[in-house]
Amino acid sequence: MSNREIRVLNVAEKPSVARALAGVFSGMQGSRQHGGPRREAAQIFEHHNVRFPEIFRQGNGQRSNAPIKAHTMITTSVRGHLSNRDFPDGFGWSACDPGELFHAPLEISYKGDMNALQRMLGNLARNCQAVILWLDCDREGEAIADEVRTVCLEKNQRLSPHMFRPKFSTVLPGEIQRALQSLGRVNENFVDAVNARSELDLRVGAAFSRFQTLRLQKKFSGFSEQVVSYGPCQFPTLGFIVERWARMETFVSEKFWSIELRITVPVPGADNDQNVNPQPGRTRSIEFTWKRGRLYDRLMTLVLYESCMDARDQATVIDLRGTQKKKWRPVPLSTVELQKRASRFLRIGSETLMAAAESLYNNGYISYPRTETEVFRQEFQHRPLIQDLAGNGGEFRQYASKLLSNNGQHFQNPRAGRNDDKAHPPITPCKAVDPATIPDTTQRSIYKLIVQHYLACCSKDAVGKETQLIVRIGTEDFTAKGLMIVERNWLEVYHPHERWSTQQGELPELEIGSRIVPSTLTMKEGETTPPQPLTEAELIALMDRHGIGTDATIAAHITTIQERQYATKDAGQRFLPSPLGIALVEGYNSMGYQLNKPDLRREVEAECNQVAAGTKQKAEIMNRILEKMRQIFMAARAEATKLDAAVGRRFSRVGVG
DNA sequence: GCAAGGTC
Repeated sequence: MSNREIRVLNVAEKPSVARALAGVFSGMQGSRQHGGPRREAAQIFEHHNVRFPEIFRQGNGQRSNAPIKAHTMITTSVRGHLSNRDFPDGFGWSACDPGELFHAPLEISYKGDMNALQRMLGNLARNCQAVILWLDCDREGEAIADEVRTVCLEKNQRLSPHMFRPKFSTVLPGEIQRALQSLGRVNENFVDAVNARSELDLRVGAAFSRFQTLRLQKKFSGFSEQVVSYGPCQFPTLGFIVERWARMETFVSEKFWSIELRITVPVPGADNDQNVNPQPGRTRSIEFTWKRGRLYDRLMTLVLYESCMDARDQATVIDLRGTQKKKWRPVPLSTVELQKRASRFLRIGSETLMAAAESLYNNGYISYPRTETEVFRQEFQHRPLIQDLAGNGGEFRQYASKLLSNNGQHFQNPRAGRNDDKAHPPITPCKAVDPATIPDTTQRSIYKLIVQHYLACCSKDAVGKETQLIVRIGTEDFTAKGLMIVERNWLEVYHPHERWSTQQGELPELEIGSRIVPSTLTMKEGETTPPQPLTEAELIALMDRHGIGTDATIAAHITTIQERQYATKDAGQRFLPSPLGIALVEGYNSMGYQLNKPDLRREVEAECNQVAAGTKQKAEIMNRILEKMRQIFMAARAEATKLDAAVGRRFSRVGVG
């Protein structure tokens, strides 16, 4: 064997990474590509004479001192998870009691396309002596690595000691070569953690889904075609919507009173932040906020108001302050943030967004759209990308050029956000095109948003001058704030989505101690307004904050609860629960189980984290959580009439009409 | 006919 090259199978998580890896292997000194890529269930690349420390002497994750050796690299990819867990025959809907699903056996299957991939990998594995598992370096990637390993070992057991796991977070030559010199092993704890979550979700989800569905079918009409699913993510997602709705329902409007003060001042030479344009003789009105805000006591407000009226001739400026304010540029774009912004700015729902982003990604317009990362790695080359935008970016050419002009004095390295999945970079444009040439309007507006966001990240903070004026009338203080934008910077490119409100412009330079004459001093009555239904952006933020779903699945959960007819979205991207959604949440709540709360999910995640960290065993947490959920399940079934009651308030029972 | 997690 020592004279022949070692054949190594390289498997990535997705085709784009396999392609990029092959590109790196191509570029390594002395390497020769064997023909073009061939196409089986996935693209397969082959390179000979790829030199790095001998693979058989690696595997401890330390930098290797093994001698350099030539390897033949066979490079391909899966497409996400390969296999799926399910209950075997004999545990179908009508074949068993749903309660059995907490302990029923499970089997692994390779469905559809995955079957072809499984066979392809097995065949490749037969002719290789080592496997490098280039799956994303996140927890789910570790589990997929385990699936790939299993499939390869089925066809070639001798590979067992030669399964390697590199550490990498971008497919850049330096990083890949470094990874090839310090190959590690699959982290079994991560695999256990993912499998624990997966198994729990399946058992609990299937048991409750079957219970609910069968119960409603039996007791109510109109459910024969419908699956009434339960899931540890979809239910809390629904819960957030129901919770907001309940606050709207129980809302009682209250009256409040406040004192409004306005003064009239001459318009200064410069009008707001726009242009210098003297307008002699014109005046404008400045609005003050009462320091007490609003009071819910009319008489009390009246007393204070009358004291103001008595002292209105002595209204005095007691403070005038100017402070420099900045409006921070955004942090690099993650999926969740893109979803929120697309909903807020473009009225594009998360599911539509992800489909369009996927297309943009596949056509090379943007980087990988499923990422938690909000920080650029140091190696990221901003200049070439901005140059590309300056040359070819259509309406963004001018701004991109500005960032590069004057020795780059307008450019600033992006801030770092809080999150980093260590597997993918933030979302950026990959190539610059004139957005007008993208035919699909949804894709076009998303591409524009991504370009705007990217350029904003590379810009300086906006700078403004805030002035605060405090006027005292008798015992009462009133505050006015004004803002003048001094430098727009990133706001220039993020127009019209991001702005900095300068309603009052800059305030006049009134002297402290001077008297002013109120133009308006009135007592106003107002009424508190009910909360609005939850917007999609708010829902995404809640899910993200409570750990419901992931960047890649949040949109799917939101779609699921609509498909299951638990909630609907209106034209304003706001969600209302359906009668069924409300009834389900109410039903479980009336039993004392807050299944709509994110707490259960949080607990499962926390336990899985412990497994991943190696501080708990998979079996230990599985037993505990399954037993707990089984208890809730048994109790819910025993009290199913409470669920019936909640549903019965909104649907008609079988035989009743 | 059930989940959630990858990816297309």
